[in-house]
Amino acid sequence: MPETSLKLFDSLTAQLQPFLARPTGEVGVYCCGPTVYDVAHVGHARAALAPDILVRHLRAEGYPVKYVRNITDVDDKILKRAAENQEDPLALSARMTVLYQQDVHALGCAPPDVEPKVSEHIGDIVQLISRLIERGAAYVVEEQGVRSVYYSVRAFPGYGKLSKRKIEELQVGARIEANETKRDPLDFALWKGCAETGWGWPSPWGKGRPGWHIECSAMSERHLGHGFDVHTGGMDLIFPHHENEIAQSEGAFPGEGPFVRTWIHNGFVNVDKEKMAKSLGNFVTIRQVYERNDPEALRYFLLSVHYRGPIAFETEKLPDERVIFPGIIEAERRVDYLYQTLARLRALAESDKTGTISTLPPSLAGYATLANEAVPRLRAALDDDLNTPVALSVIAEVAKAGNELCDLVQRKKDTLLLKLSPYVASRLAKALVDVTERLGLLQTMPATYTQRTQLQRLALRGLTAAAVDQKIADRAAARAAKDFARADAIRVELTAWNVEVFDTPTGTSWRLLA
RNA sequence: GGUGAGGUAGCCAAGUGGUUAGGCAACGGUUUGCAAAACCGUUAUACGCGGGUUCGAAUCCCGUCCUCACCUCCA
Repeated sequence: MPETSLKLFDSLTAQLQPFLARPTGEVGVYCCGPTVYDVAHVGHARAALAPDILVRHLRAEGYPVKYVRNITDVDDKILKRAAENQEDPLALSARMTVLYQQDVHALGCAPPDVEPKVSEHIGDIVQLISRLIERGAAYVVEEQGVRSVYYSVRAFPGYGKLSKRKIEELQVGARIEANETKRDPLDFALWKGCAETGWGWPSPWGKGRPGWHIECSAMSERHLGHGFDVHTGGMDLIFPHHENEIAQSEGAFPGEGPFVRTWIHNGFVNVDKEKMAKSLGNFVTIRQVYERNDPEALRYFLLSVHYRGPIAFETEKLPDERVIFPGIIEAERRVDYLYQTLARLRALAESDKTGTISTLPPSLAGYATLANEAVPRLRAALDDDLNTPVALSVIAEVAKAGNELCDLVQRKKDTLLLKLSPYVASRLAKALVDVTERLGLLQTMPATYTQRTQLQRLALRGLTAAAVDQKIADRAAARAAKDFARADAIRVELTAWNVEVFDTPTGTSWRLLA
């Protein structure tokens, strides 16, 4: 295993802990994936992104990683929604699973190595529940011929250690649903028995389906084993979901150490200072963002705040009733900027025929130093509990230096500078790529990105490239005739379309802004 | 009530004892027919409030106010 100075904030100990991989030759990361009863919103995007950054960083540092992100495709909410739709529950969840996969893949999140589904792990779940019953940690309750299984919370001494809750305090809020038969209000369902006509799978206790929580214990055990390295999820999962996972897994394997070595929880996406949530109705789906903005802009936006802090997602209604996302637009312009910078640097670097240069004049040495230090600085930022805002600041500095170099070359006709700058540009371009790659940014060719965003922006405004080109041609004619008043009037029209006009010695180009 | 997170310049956001983080906006400049983009400069000796520790505090300690979240499904 490689050396690392990575430190992660562990929710269990509530402290920054040095990352120490378990000695199995493979780092196990488990991300609590979505319950697929509806399309995913921006909060889900954030929850998928945090482990993606961790996994990318670990891999870049040389660790073999097994990344598991589950799909909860069996759940009461799925059952309810499917009934409303008059749809088969697994058909609904399969549909939503595909949408989720598309959404997070477009976000630039590496696909998990294993994406286990509850419906395909019923056997593991039944086995784990049986084990808990054998150990006296769970019990079967029968009512009207239907048998369910509950976890006996008081039998697990460590209950509450993750969420810092005491059993006595929990009891106040706990309650028993009308149809529940558990012995203690704190107990939770491992297996929900149902009638033969209901939605379920056979089990030693009769037909039924798993309760929420048990699937993650069973599937992580199956794919990563007990005591794996990192478990991630949103902060709202700390209680009761993750607390219950600990109770289940450690209750089933006593004496085998902690269920998980490090717990990582990401903060919420807020709308008007409130958590974005289905129940509040204030959510914006990932695909709603993609309708207006590039997926990479959403990624950049989410990375601009440390994963544990809250991030404010703004929406703004324009006079024409269109809804825009100002924060995402700002992020998209930054992504534009990075791609443009990369394209500029590569254009300059193309004429590099010098090979490696050991001695650079002072005017250029600083750029080489910055290029050399970029990756170490980025690694240090990510080592510090995945500090992506600092990582983005390193990227910003590299990009700024790259543009500065390109500007310098455009203006000065210094022979030495012209001769050596392509080499320096290639160094900066490489640094920019290396550094953005670690965050999963700039993963396409600049030209591809530009084409994709320009097409989207044209479509959003109901414009065509031909219409813009016509205006540009009219303006070029006016300029050639030195009719600057007319040329400027046309430019005002173009600006109203959000088109940015760029006159160069070789002609006029344009782009549509985000 | 319990538990946790957070309050940093016009806005966003890093920073946990001592050198300008970074970004956005605005304004000034380089450039340009004029612009835009890019770059430079200014806005910025900012850290919720009140005490304390220290040569020195956004950072540590005590108190206090405010916001949000979890305690019921939630990423």
